[in-house]
Amino acid sequence: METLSENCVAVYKCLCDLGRLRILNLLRQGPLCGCHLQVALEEPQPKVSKQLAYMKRHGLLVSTRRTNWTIFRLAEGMNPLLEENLKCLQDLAFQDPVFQQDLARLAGINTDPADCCD
Amino acid sequence: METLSENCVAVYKCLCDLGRLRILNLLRQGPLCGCHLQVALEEPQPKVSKQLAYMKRHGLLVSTRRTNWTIFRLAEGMNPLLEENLKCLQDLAFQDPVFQQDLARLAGINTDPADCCD
DNA sequence: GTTGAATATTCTAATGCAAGAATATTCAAA
DNA sequence: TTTGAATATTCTTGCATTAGAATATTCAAC
Repeated sequence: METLSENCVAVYKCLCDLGRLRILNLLRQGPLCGCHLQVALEEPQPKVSKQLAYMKRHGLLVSTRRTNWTIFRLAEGMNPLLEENLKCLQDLAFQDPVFQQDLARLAGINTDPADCCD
Repeated sequence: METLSENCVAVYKCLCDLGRLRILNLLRQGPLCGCHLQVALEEPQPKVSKQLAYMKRHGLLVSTRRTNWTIFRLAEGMNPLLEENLKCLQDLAFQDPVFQQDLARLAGINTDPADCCD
């Protein structure tokens, strides 16, 4: 079993990488499949996949498999610490072009998981 | 110059280690010299010194030299992200015995920097 | 069955810390 | 000028993580 402070450290380990922050920023909007994330981030597929796996391993994300696609979402009942930092991330997204561009690219594609992925 | 998101990543890098969290928890109480930190944490001196240097290097702490002693304090005008997480740390300190014990040991020593260090 | 899209994993090399032991530096006081 | 306390640095070793390239897996559709 993991202590509370160990859990917080795990959250911070996930947050201390720009690539992972960019993913969390997109998932704040709602669940997304891997290929949409990859397109919005303009990053190579193995890189995104490994960042997602890292955050799943640390309990920040969960995923569900829909035949060929994997839908990622923020874990339910998050550590309050994570919730607070996702709010901070929202503020950050308003001020940093990297996050804005990710959101803009995401808005440009059809991200309804119901008809993933054309 | 450092972008805003890089600055946030630097903050998270500092927060993702339990030893550094314990130091920040103590410095929330006010400035402290290295030897008091070392006593309150019950950790070897080089370890504490390196953790302090790490956080100085990332802009979270500043230090002033008073002859033989170095007084560490939280940096002024902190990143709002850091301020928010120090609040979270306060909540965490109520719930995790590690932080409580640090505070208890700190309370047991005279920490007035004016008569450092007897 | 074969193809192709989506995703995951493996391998390698490089990096960044981390701990611990030892040593260096600084400076007041004896 | 030597001593000792406080602090910083260096060195080594090991671990965790990262990127990139390549490959493997899964599964629907043809």
